[in-house]
Amino acid sequence: MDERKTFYITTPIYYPSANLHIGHAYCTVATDAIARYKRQRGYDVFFLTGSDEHGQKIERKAKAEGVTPQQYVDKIVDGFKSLWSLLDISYDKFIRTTDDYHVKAVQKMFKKLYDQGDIYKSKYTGHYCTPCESFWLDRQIEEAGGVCPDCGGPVELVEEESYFFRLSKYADRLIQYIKDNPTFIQPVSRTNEMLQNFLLPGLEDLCVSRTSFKWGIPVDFDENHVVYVWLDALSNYITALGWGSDDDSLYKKFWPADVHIVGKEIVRFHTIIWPIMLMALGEPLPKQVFGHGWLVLDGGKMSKSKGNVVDPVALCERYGVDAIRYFLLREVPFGSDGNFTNEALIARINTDLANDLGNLLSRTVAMIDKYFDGVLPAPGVTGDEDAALIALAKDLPARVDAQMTDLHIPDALAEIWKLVGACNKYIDVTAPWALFKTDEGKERLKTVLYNLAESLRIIGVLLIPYLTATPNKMFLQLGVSGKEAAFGAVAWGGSIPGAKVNKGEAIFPRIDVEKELAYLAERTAAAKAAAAPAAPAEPEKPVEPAKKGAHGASEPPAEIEYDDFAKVDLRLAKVVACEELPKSKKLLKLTLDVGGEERTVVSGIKKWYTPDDMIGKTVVLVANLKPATLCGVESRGMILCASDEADENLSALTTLAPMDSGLKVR
RNA sequence: CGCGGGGUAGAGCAGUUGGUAGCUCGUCGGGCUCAUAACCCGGAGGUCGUUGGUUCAAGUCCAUCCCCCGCAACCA
Repeated sequence: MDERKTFYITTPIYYPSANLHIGHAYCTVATDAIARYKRQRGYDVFFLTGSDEHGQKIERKAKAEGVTPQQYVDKIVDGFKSLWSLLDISYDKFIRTTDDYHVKAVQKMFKKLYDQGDIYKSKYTGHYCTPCESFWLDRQIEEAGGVCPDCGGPVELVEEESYFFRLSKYADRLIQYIKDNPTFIQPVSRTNEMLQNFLLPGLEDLCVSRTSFKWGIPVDFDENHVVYVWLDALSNYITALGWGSDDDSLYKKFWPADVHIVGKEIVRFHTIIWPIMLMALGEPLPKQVFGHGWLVLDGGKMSKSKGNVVDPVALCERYGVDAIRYFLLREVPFGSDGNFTNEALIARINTDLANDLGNLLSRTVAMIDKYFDGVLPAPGVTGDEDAALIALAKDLPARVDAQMTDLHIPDALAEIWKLVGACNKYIDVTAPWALFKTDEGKERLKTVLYNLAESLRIIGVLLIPYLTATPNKMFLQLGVSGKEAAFGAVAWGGSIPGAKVNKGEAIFPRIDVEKELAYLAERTAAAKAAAAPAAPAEPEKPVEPAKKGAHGASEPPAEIEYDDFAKVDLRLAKVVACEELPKSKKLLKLTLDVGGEERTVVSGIKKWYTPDDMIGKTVVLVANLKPATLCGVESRGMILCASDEADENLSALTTLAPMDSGLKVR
């Protein structure tokens, strides 16, 4: 029986509606580094990742491509696995929510919760939006002013049968748990957010089944229903260990999880719904949920619609896996967002990896080669400069550990790089090239080079969890064998004099910044050009309403007949009154005079105009637009505005000469 | 007054319990020549978003206001 301490760590299970981007890679690489770190320090680690494969979106996408949902997800999940393979992700298990054992366990869980009364069937009168194929809660419709919150269209009352999970029943216990375990939610700043936003205002019971689509785990005692996302997805963390199956030995061994690594956007589900599910099941709660930040691009969120998604495969191909792993692990601060820019990436590679580490290895090996025919000398005469360097190297494992205990990965790397920097400085102050010139200097030189090689060996050992290929490349050049490369030999003095060094290629070649940026700019432009005609190749049903296309003209719309245009009743209107809507961040309420008729129009222009800007102006009104209620105010029509793509500049349209209100625009 | 995060050198960020404002990159100057034009040292550059308050002492505590960013939403 293995007596080692266990460590169970997970990533989220990713949704295979599209290929993964650099943000997913970030999360998974970080989790991998922690898993590898714990393994190196002797823990019995179980590292889980996977895919969340059910749901309406998948069902639709598959239909659009003319394949079964299973075929659709199989293909994308293959892509997940090959990306993790490329990035050297050392997961112990990959769970798919379509896996047989998971399906069975979820059904069992659902039944158990139902039997004990924590899941109940209820009928409620729901609002259904046909174009969006979505149900909405009363509250959501109310907030939206009686229309579909998504598309703004009309909704119809439909009686929908659904199962609900009694979140409310456990809320007080969860609040107490969070208060009793201040490190449960990481970073701690999110604790307050969860309490303030969700727990303290009160939880609503959660809808956990659907009848509106089929691609899901069937509720086995009620065939019309499939299990809706939360129970299905979150439970993966225990079903992967065999919970609810015949063999739950892994579950017994590894649960509760030491940490769930998740993105900040899903902290809520992992710190509220998941713990309550476990409470209801009578199982222990995970020890910690860590919400990491995002990689943001030029300050904006990465998104497909912006066309700024960064592809991790392309990056690895160009810069190497370790360079990308290093960047991801080093650049994003603990728990907060980090910027992804080409400049930052190249800067990290050049300064940290090429200049500092790579060059240090290169010059060290070159000197051993040149001054001692490639044979690592035994230490000779010691000097004043040695103590500080050796002390730093001896302390390093503990300092790294202190950071990793708190999951401060960038800081752990920074600690390691302190030794890298100290070595470079050590070379400067000891000046080996000068020592080589005298016989007594040569005795001192032996120590200097030994200390450098030994520091590099320790650096290599400590880097093993983070960079997967680099440490071995370093060991090869340093002539370090397997035994000395193990964590057990991390203590000072492990390098064996007499080892033969192997002068080799630069482990991280320096990148020509200007050339590279020029290349990247060119490639981006090419990709954009290629993306436009290629877009229809992916026949994707526009699930998202037209709002994305509201500004700018990425694609010229199709030609229309004059009759089509004539359907739009455009009128000049004079703004007679204008006020802010107190509840709104974006909206202004305009009172318009349209040829004597008074109209109220709500317009999202608060960002650009104050009420005073608008009063007295003549604007162009779409007079026969179907009325809609915004923020509780009925808006009858919309005013025309021009804006740039980024919505930085916006102008309402008006006439060149003063004209009477009510006139037709044509 | 919806919730939360943030405003510190040109850029990106640290600043623990209040006690001389730091780090990385960039920039300028110097050193070195083992090394991947890499490495080492030094300089310049900040009234720490605003305005008040508490204190012997405030980037740090309190209050007010102004911006930015997420979430949520309402961009007709």
